Amino acid sequence: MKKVTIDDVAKKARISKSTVSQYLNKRYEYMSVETRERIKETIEELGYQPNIVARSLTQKSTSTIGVIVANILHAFSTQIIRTIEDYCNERDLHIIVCNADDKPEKEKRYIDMLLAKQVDGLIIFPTGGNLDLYERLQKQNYPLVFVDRAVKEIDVSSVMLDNALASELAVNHFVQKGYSRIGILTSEVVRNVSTRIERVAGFKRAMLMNGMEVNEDFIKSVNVERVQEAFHEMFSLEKRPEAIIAGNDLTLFEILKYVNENNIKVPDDLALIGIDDVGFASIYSPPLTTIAQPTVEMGKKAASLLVKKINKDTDEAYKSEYRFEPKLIARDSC
Amino acid sequence: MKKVTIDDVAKKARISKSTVSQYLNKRYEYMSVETRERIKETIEELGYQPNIVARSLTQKSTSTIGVIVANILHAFSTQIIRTIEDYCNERDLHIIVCNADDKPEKEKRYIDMLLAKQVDGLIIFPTGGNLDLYERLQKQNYPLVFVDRAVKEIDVSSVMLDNALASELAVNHFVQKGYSRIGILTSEVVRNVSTRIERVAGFKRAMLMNGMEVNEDFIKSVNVERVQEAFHEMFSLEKRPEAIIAGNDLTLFEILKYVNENNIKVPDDLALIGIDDVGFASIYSPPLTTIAQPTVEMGKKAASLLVKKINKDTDEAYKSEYRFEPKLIARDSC
DNA sequence: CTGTTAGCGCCTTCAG
DNA sequence: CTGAAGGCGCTAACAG
Repeated sequence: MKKVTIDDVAKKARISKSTVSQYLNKRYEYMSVETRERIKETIEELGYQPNIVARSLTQKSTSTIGVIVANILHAFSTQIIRTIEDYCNERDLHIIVCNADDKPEKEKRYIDMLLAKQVDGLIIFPTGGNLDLYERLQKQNYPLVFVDRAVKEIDVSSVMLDNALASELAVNHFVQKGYSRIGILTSEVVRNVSTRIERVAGFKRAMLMNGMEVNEDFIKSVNVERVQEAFHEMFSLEKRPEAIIAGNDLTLFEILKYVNENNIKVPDDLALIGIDDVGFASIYSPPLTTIAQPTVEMGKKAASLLVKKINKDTDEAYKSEYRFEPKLIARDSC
Repeated sequence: MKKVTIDDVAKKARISKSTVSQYLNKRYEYMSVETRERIKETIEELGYQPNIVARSLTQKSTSTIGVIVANILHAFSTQIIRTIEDYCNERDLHIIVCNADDKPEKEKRYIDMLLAKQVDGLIIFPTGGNLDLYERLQKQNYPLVFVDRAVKEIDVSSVMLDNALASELAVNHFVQKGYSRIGILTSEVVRNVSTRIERVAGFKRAMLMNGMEVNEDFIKSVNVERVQEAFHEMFSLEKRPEAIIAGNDLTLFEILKYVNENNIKVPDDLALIGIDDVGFASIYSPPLTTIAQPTVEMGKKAASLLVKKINKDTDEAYKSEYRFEPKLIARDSC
């Protein structure tokens, strides 16, 4: 089985390649109705499929965009990816998804690879570890959009949650329920990245606004592997927290593991709110109160922004930050 | 910012393109140490990055493979994808993942798209709805591997679970625990696909082998959206099942929703075993007994098989079925 | 060891 | 309306 090319079609239909090419690109004005029909038939007969690689080479556009997530294990990442995909699907754009695994080196490799593959643009959940690279892309005016986190000092359009508000919602909800010894546990991430910082800052501010005392022992940021350990320390204090905000789904998961193994009752011994709405929140016992990010809107915004940049749509006044509002879903864990 | 090409490098280093090309492909024997150094330097100076698209065109190989999963929502799919990715990463192969959403039309679109993109091979979790297409690929000797399910009448190497054994493990475990009214609930899938059929058949056989009676009312295959409904029917019978096998994670999830909303106690009112090991199984209360698929081995097998086919490795005697053994992880839901 | 010459498959002027 | 010619960026012989 040999690949059939545009040449084969042209020969069989006894016309020139260019006419077939016109046909492929739907520029029907440039041919008679008969030849159009003839081309159509022979294409079907031969089972011809245009070679996108060749087309990309001449057109200098691959109709595909790259998406690099910092960590695919977050439910948030997969939710965003799905909406990006839907958006692109409708526009005949393809996407290539890569997972940096929170490792800047891996992120760098993927960026290089995707650029070499000539993707038309990049949506990145930045690890924050490749400042120089981000900057170079930005300077070259390469179509680029950040999601989830912004990177200080680099002015790339970023689609983000209003992280401070997320913490605030949680704190307010706790306070309303009568809790006062409140803590927050988040993932440690690479430097220069905003999410964790904003959530912690928002937490502190909200505490103060509610006239509560901020206990630094109740604030920890550690790697996922060390969450249980950190929680253990916090929960072993004489005056231990009554309520905890889990900064993301993986952290929440680790806390739940600990809670289960140690027979801690939720919410009686410990009230819990998780940022990110996870699938099992509603079937857990007790059902978990969470703070959901509007992933559909955020994904759509990221994709549409990128597409506009690719098309050099100058109508849009690109902001550097697009903030979205979190929503508290009250269930029974607090 | 103009793209710098191999030509620019050649000119600046005052040598010919081909030498640079040799360098890029690490065929260092074909040049002096000095030119090698010179090339290296000018590449760095210019920030040159080879254009993979152009390379692919000449080499007729893109070093990328396509992966089409029937439904990305299954934990099984994502687990397999991750291991495939790891395998490919080590070999400088790229992957493009697509989600057919259980829709044959979508699957067809993706197959066409990936072929047009000239991917070197395809790993498919077949929906079962594109017999003609599968067959054409197979006839053309196009590198192709199926995962999770086989398609009757089409002889493509398939990497699968020993589905009958999975059901058998579950039934035996139930029987051992003293349950006798056992049911199974699975997803309905498109025709021609093996998984569900094998699981149900294995279920029946295991029941008989254990001297139990097979009650057809306790066997249902429905769409995810109708799982709760189907479960409701089953559970409303006068003689209702005491124990249920959830044929996959999504089905399990739906059952759990129903169970929660209706205050059914697990395992007292209903014993439960789920096929597929889901993340929350261990933290659910009670912790869920599951049957895990060896996703790491399966993913690796699928990827390595495909790579061998791509490389026309004739040493391998390709089987049409590669079966893997499920493992029961006993927890407390039965 | 290095340069020359042809393409890969397609698209895009530009004549006819 | 259709065809011929050139080129996208790279690799692969084949000379030298």
